Amino acid sequence: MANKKCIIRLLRYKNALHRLHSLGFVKVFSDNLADAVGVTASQVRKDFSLFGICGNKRGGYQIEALLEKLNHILGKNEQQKVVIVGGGNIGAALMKYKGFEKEGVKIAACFDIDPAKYHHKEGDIPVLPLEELKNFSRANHIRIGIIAVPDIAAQQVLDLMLSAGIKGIVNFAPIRLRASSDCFINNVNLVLELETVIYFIVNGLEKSIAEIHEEQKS
Amino acid sequence: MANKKCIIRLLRYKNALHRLHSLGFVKVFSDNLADAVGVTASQVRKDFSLFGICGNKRGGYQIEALLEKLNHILGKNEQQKVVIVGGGNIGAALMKYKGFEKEGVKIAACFDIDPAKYHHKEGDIPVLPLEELKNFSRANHIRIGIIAVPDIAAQQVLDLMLSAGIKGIVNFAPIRLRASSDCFINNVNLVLELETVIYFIVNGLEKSIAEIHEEQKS
DNA sequence: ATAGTTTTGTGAATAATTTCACTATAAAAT
DNA sequence: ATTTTATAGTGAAATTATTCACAAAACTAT
Repeated sequence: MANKKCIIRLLRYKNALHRLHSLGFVKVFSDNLADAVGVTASQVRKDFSLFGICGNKRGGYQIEALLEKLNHILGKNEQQKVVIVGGGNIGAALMKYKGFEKEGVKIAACFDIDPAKYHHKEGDIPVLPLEELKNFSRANHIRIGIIAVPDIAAQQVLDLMLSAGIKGIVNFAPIRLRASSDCFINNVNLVLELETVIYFIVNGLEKSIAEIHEEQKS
Repeated sequence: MANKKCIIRLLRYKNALHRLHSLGFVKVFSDNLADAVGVTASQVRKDFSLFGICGNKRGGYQIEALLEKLNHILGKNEQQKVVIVGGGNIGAALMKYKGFEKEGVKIAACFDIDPAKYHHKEGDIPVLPLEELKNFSRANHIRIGIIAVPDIAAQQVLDLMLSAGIKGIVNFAPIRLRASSDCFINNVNLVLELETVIYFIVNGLEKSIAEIHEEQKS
């Protein structure tokens, strides 16, 4: 029913609604939203109908009410705490990135095996020894983790995360991870994202598929 | 015919073949490859047949020949030069990331508006004033660019890139970009990738869709 | 040689996703 | 009040993507 693609669209609707709301709009029609996100109006309505979201015939959707519903569906009413494993390039960039906090995602800590990276200063995201991942995650009810280690270490880190009760993973290591227990792994491969573009440019197909939103994609 | 999802799979096959090759394997069967990438064997064969790649009945595929063909299709026989606009968190992390070079992608330069970031040292990726983007791209035949600026600036940067002859874009800004001319835009939204995982965890659906490879994000 | 086995290549079948097209309804206009 | 108009909601149709299943080919063993 609700597959990943559909959820990504809901998240995009949510983001577009945020912008519209902050611009002072009060209501929105399916085709405004469609245009903001780059899909068709019937796609928007289908998605909403799938989740029992309804608006007013001829009146569109009330933005505030719609945002409220989407936030509820998407689990955005409570702040989500996340850990990162790997304090290298990607991990460090994610820690500094402001985009997460804006969306109610709190990066609670980062873990690394390199003592040179350890760091614990008030107001900053702490970088802790990897051995502490399990206790920390248990103590703080962390359910979501980001893997930002080299591919060679990724599988081990995943196993450690799973044993720490983490069930949702964003994996930046360019390797297929094998999971025994039930979990949700979202692989993000930065090089692949670039290589995809290279393919379409080298093969001169930029007209055929003008714009693609990942994932749609993925 | 060849959509983004299919290309992403080809890229994954290529990566898996690299690994197999470096482990000393000479030939591979569709189901080995399928397993390495997390798809079905018939998907592998279908993908190959779409590109006229054929193996030997009963003998599988010769890894070297297959890699050669895939690299050709994927435009990996020539090194691709890429520019980044935005030397902030994400831009800086991408510059330091080793994964691109490994895959024959050369980050030729980064551009920013902040003079404090300018930097030109032998052996390092230079960070140049944004005004130079156009000349640089023209002079170096750059066709691919990465947008790593805040969302508010992204549309302007895109327009500048297009005017500089760049047609393939990886966009990290969390905003829908509008393109007049024909180009290929691949949107990568890091927050969205995390929020997707949050949805599945909060809604306890990790069993239903155990693992998804992004396109399958996107 | 011949028979048996394995694996590719692919048309057909199935499944998933998106779009169409039309009904019902609420708002606006008369 | 009545008519007009615009838009949501939604089954049906179309499209797209994946899997099935089997014939053809090639290797192995006898």
